[in-house]
Amino acid sequence: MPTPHSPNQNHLLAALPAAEFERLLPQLELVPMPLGEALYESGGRLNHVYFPTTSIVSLLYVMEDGASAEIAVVGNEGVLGIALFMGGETTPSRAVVQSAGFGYRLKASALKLEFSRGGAVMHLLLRYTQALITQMAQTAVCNRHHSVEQQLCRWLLLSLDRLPGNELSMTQELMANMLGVRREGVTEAAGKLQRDGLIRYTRGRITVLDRANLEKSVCECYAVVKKEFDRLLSDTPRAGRLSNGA
Amino acid sequence: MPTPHSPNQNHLLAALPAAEFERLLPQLELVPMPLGEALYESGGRLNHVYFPTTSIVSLLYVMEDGASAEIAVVGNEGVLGIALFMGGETTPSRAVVQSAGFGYRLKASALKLEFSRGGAVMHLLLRYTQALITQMAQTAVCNRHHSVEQQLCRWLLLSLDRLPGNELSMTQELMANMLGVRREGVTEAAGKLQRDGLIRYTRGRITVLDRANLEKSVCECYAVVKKEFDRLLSDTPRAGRLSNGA
DNA sequence: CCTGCTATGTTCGTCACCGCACGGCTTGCC
DNA sequence: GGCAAGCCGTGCGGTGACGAACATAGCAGG
Repeated sequence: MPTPHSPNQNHLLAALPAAEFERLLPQLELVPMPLGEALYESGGRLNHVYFPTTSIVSLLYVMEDGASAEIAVVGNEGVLGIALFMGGETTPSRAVVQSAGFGYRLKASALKLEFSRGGAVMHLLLRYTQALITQMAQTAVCNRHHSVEQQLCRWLLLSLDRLPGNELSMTQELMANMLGVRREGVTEAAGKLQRDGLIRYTRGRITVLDRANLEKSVCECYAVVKKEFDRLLSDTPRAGRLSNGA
Repeated sequence: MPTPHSPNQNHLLAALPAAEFERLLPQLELVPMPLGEALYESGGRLNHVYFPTTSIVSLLYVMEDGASAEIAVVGNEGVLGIALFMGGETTPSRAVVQSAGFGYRLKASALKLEFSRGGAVMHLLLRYTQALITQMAQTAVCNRHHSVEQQLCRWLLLSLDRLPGNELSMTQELMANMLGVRREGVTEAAGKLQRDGLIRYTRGRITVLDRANLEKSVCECYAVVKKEFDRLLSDTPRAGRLSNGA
């Protein structure tokens, strides 16, 4: 079946009141988001904000020596380019497509105009930003205290929540870059999860077989973030919360 | 000399245009902020926002097993309680006074009213929030990739930037809690810095002797955060940037 | 079928940090 | 002066992750 694209696939857009949604609709532009594309570079100009629908994007920071670490992940629950309405215009991190798909984009000027009206769009974007802050904070905590295996579980679940189905297309090498660990570390952790029957994977495709037990293996960080997203973004006019949840 | 307290000691307040400042001034309440006081608990209600002047406050997350990690540090350059104007009302982290001093507080309702006017206060608070986001993101990266010694340097410099003088009152035990590492790890790192003549310390008092070389020992994370704070908060009407800078 | 490439699996030595235990030192208090 | 408490130094063994090197396995194209 060919998925019919719709801005409503993005939960933020879907949560807008009808009036605001109608106003933005003609300005939304459907764009493909291929694997590896960099929507923003560190310190670079932001010309659009992006509302992913079927793709996932990682915010990651690349250090001087080339090592990297993921700061947060954004999918159909959110938006990329918060620096535009926060007033900073840019950020020191990159935004890289981690799972290919589509999204809608909006010109920076159009977003700023709508944000400045101070209505539902502004409040929704600010609440989303707070949820994103929680995700970043929890990433910091998780990086400090938890094992590679726990972090891999967290990452898998966060990604899965933002995609349809129970499969994702991703090599261990890329996952290692996201998590900021060695590729071998991912191999070992993923191997263990596979032996325990929680996931199955082959050359760049990962299938989650037993989500319930995956949620038992993950550290508390996942639940904290998920709960906060639900809390901040559930009571919204036209639509619902994060899907695929437990 | 008895320091005369003034709201202008807080850079955010100092950066407000005269009209907004005058409007808030009568509602600002000077409060002492003793060491260890929790301004907010995780998930708790926020009745005020706090503008530190001579104190430093840590945002930290405490895990189920009691382990903790600092997410960000807020001093006279910022404000505590961003969840109020972001719309979430609360956050999953705690705010604990890390260095005793004073600050001004403002009733939640007063802040929200002023924020909703959409003027300079709103824009300033949003830009500050973006700077805070950068600090959190960089903390995540630093936790992933850098040594205890580097992180200690970062922490010392961040704290020093937010205090007058070159001294801070802090035991190694507390620093370990902030950084989310063992106390012994701090002992070792601090011992090395002392042997190298960068700092001197005795039972809960740390003096920075050679700031220039301390900045050479720190990882890139410090500079990234500092630069971003300066960029986002320097072009302000009535006053300046982070002090004590390099 | 062979070749080359990419993804995954495995091993080995090293190191930073952990958890624990204990010992010494300063400071303040009785 | 003597004592207790808090702060700091140090020395174990254990371990999780690192860095590097190398071995296999699926896949694509000629």
